[in-house]
Amino acid sequence: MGVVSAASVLNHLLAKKIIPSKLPTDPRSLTSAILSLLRKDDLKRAVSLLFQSTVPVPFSLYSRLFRVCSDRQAILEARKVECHLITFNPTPPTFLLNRAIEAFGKCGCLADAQELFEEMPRRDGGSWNALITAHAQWDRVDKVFRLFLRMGRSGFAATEVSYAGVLRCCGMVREACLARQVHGVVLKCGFGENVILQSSLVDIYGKCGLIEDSRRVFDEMDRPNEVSWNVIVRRYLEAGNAREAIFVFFEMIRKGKCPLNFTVSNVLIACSRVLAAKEGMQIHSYAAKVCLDSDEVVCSSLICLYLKCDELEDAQMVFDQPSAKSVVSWTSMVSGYALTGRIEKARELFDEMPERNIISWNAMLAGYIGCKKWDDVLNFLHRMLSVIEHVDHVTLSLVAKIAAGLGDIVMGKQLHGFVYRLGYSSNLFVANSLLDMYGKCRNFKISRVLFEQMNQSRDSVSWNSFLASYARHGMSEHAMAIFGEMHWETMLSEFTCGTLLAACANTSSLSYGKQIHAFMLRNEYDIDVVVRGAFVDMYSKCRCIDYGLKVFKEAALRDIVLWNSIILGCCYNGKAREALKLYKLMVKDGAKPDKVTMQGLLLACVLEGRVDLGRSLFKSMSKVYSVIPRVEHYELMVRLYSCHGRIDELETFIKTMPFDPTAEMLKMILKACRKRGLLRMEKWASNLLTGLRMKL
DNA sequence: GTAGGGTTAG
Repeated sequence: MGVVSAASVLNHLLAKKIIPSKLPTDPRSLTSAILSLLRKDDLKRAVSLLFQSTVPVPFSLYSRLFRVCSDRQAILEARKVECHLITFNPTPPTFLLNRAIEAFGKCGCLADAQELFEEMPRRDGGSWNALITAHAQWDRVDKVFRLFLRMGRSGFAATEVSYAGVLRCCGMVREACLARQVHGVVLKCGFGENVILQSSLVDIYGKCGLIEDSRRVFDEMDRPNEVSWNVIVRRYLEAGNAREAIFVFFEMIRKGKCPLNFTVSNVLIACSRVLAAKEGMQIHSYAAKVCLDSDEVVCSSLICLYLKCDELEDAQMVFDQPSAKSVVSWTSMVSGYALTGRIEKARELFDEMPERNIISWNAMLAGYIGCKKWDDVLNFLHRMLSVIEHVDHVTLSLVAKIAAGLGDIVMGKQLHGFVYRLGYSSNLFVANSLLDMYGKCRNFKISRVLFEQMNQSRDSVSWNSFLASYARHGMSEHAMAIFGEMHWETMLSEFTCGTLLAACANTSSLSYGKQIHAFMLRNEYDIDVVVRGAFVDMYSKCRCIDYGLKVFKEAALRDIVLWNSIILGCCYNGKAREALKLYKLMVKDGAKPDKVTMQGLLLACVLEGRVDLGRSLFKSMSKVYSVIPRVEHYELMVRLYSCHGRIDELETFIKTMPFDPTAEMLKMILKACRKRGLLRMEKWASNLLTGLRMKL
């Protein structure tokens, strides 16, 4: 503290010395005094010195002052400089007034910029450009388009600068048709080689969803610069083509271009999307080489990558760097732990956070929701709402997810009212969440109304969720009908197909299912592990297990759900022996069985009469795979023993069960005992069953 | 010395 105060006193004295009590009277010493203050980064003093002085200064100094005002977004100083300029120069040169317009624009004071422009005695092309740029910087789209037309009518030819402003606005409105027209005009004006305009075009096509056109413009560029590379990487990432984003990034490095921190960040996000840990690590070491590995933005993306790829130590290592500690990276850590199920660790970090914002709170809440620990979810939500000041659209959709998860339509309706009151009802993200919530709560009446209300704004997410709400509740005909309307308005995604396949499975519509399969193959859809699982499920439920097995065997990647689908599918289609064979393959593949797998396997044992295998599988459940046996598993064991006449073992098994036998078990036991004339046990089971029925 | 890109966490 002592050092700091001494330094500030010293600075004070030094500053005093530079500004004499009497203002300099000759322009030369005034200029040098102002320049020396500017060098000391003291814009405020420099401007007040100028403002108090009645001596005119060289035009170059005004220009420099305006520029510093622009950089600092110092509107008060900018106004003072303009005031001095017009007071002591009866006819200020146009280029200086243009600088003033620029400064006002940079400060966001568009009214000042506009006023000065309208009052200028003479304007040149630069004046028009300055005003267009000012409005473009603040995304005043229609203002820019109007000014551009007015400029032409006033007899000034648009320059590259004017087009830069116009193109930025084209990117804002995302109108593909407009973008193509402006592209044509830019080429016609002979500005086709301008790297800034070219980068803008790459950007606009990407923003309009025309990634191929974007790539074409990029490929036609003679000398793309760092910004151009950044744009193309970013657009590929946004178009959902993370692989191409990574590929283009490596191309950039190969060509010896040094990426911006944002480009490194973008490519790391691309890596985390496709879990490309290896490429991510290569990029990490490259970032270290060019000293970008301590950059705040890069660090946050690195943490996100490592956590998504389950490389906890690496994530922690990046986070431990002092330069990486920011709200964003804290939130990345919390979110990474929360979304990978390490919820306690996430909460620990969350509680340690030096500051939190709405995103941090949302990340933690999303983590609890992901674990489906509804008590914890509600507790946390309660605390969250009592601490934070404002919720945002993400919070609202998370709450919709909670209501959907709990099946709590009352909570859902309350939320809906809340959304209206907060003015979020036109937010598509929130509306889609509400639609999903009503669908999951089986309130088709409201979800239909909501869907109709959204007819101006709905997107493929809305359609998919509307479709899924019917498919999920076994209303497959409804789902099919929606599918019929859907393709007029939106693209069919892999997700749509997956949902439809589930509907086909539930209605045993083999021919529809096959059509979807053919449609996806014809159009080269990416058949990922989820869609593959839907195919296996559909074929097995449509009694066409051979197709199911074929689809399964073609899989490059098999997750536990896919294994479960095929094992259960085989059991239901009289191929229990095949199911047990698949189990061996599964163990070899290194997949870890879960409770559903075990259900399938025990069922296969029942069907195949493999009592010994069933017994050892049951024992291995908790010992080897740490899957705690549930009622379903106990029931299957009872079924295994009773169906295959192992009555002695059955008796011991029932005695060791941690709970009383269920009605289902007792019925099976009764059946087995009657078949074999085992009176004592039959009576025991029958008494217990009567007791159970009495309770009901 | 005007003009392009980007805000990383849910």
